[in-house]
Amino acid sequence: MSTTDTATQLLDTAQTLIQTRGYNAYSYNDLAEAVGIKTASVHYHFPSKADLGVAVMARYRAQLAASLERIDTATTGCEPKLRQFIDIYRTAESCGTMCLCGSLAHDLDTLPDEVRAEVNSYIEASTRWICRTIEAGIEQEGLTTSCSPSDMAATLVGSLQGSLLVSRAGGGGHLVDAVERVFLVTLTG
Amino acid sequence: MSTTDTATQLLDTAQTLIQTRGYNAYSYNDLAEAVGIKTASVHYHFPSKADLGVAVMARYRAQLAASLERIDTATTGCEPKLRQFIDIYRTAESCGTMCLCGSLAHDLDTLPDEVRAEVNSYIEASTRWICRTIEAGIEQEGLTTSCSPSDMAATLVGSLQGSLLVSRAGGGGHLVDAVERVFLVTLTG
DNA sequence: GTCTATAGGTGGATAGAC
DNA sequence: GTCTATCCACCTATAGAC
Repeated sequence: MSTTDTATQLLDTAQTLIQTRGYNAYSYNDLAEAVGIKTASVHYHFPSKADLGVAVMARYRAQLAASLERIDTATTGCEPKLRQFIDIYRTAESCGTMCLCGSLAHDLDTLPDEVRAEVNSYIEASTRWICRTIEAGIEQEGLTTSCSPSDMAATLVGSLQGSLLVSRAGGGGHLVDAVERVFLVTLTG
Repeated sequence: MSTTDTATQLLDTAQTLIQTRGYNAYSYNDLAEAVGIKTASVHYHFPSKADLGVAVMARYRAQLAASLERIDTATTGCEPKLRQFIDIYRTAESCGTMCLCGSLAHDLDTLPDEVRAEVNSYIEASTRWICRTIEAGIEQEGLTTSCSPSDMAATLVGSLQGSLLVSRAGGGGHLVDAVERVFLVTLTG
C-alpha cells in the first residue's frame, strides 16, 4: 500500500483540525473535503463524531506513552529527559498548533463523556511521568529542587500547554524556549 | 435602576459562556434564554456575533488595565505586585473557568479579525506589565533573577493561562498555587 | 467503501409589526 | 426594545443504491 488508508487519513485530518480550530469548529464536511470523499463515507469509518474524537485521542495518548518509554530507555538523567519532553511541545509550537489534549481540554464542557475521559488520562499520564522523573533525579543524582516534584510537574504541564495557547496569539515568540529556560533553572538552582 | 440593563446582562452572559464553553460553542439562543428575551432582541443590542465578541473583549481588556493600575498605585514591591496579578487567575480557577482571553486565543483561527486583534492586545498588555514590574524590582529592590525579565514574563503569562486550561481537566488541583510557588522561587532565588 | 438523497436540527441574521 | 415569522446555510446522521 503506497497510500495511507482512509481511516488513518481521517484520523490525521481530524487531529490537525482539532489542534488548529478546536473540536466545535470542525465538521464532517471539512474532513470529507480534505480526504476527497463524501460525509456519508466518513460516517462509515467513524459512525459519530464522538467515536472519531475517542479514536483520535486514544491514538494520541498511545503515542505519548511510546514517546515517554523511548525517552526512558534512550536517555539518562533528569534534565536531559525533561528537555526531550519539552521538545515534543516545541515541535507543536513551531507548527503553530495546540497540543491535541490541550485543545480538547478547552472544549471539555462540550465533549462527549468518553472523549473527556481520554483527555483526563492524558494529563494525568504526563504529570505523573514528570513527577517520577524529577523524583528519580533527586534520589539518584542528588538533585535539589526549591519546590515539590508534584508542584513542578503540575507547573510544567500547565506552562507548556499555556505556551502553545499563548504563542499563537502573542506575536509568535518562542514561548516554549522561555519556559524551558525558566523551568530548568528552577530545577537545578 | 435596581436591575442591570439588558446590554450588560448580555455581555456578562456571553463572557461566562465563552469562558466555559468557548466562542464556537455558544449561540445567540443561549444568550436569549439566559437573559429571558428572544434572539432577535439580542441582535438589536449586538447586530452580529463579531460585534458582541469585540465588545466583551474590549470590556475585559479595560478591566485588566484598571486592575493593573490599581495594583501599581496601591502596592509597592515586585513580589507583592505579582502576587496580586496571580490572584486574578486564582479567582478564575476557583470558578473553574478559563481566562476570557485564553479561551479566545484557543479559537483564534476561527475568530473575526477585530476580535483577534483584541486578544493580541490583551496578551501584550499583560506581558509588558509583568516585564516592567520585574525590571523595576531589579532596579529599585536589587532583585536578582536567573532569567531575563522578558523570559519570565512570557513564561508567567503562559503558565497561568495553561493552569486554567489544565486544572479543569486534571482532577481539580490548585495549579495556580503551584505556578505561584515555583515562579516566585525563581524570581527571588 | 463510496455514493446520492434526505431527514431533522440548529446556527446567525433580517423584516416588519407592536 | 421586544416580538413573530422567516430565510438560508450548515450541522450530524441515516437509508438504500451501486
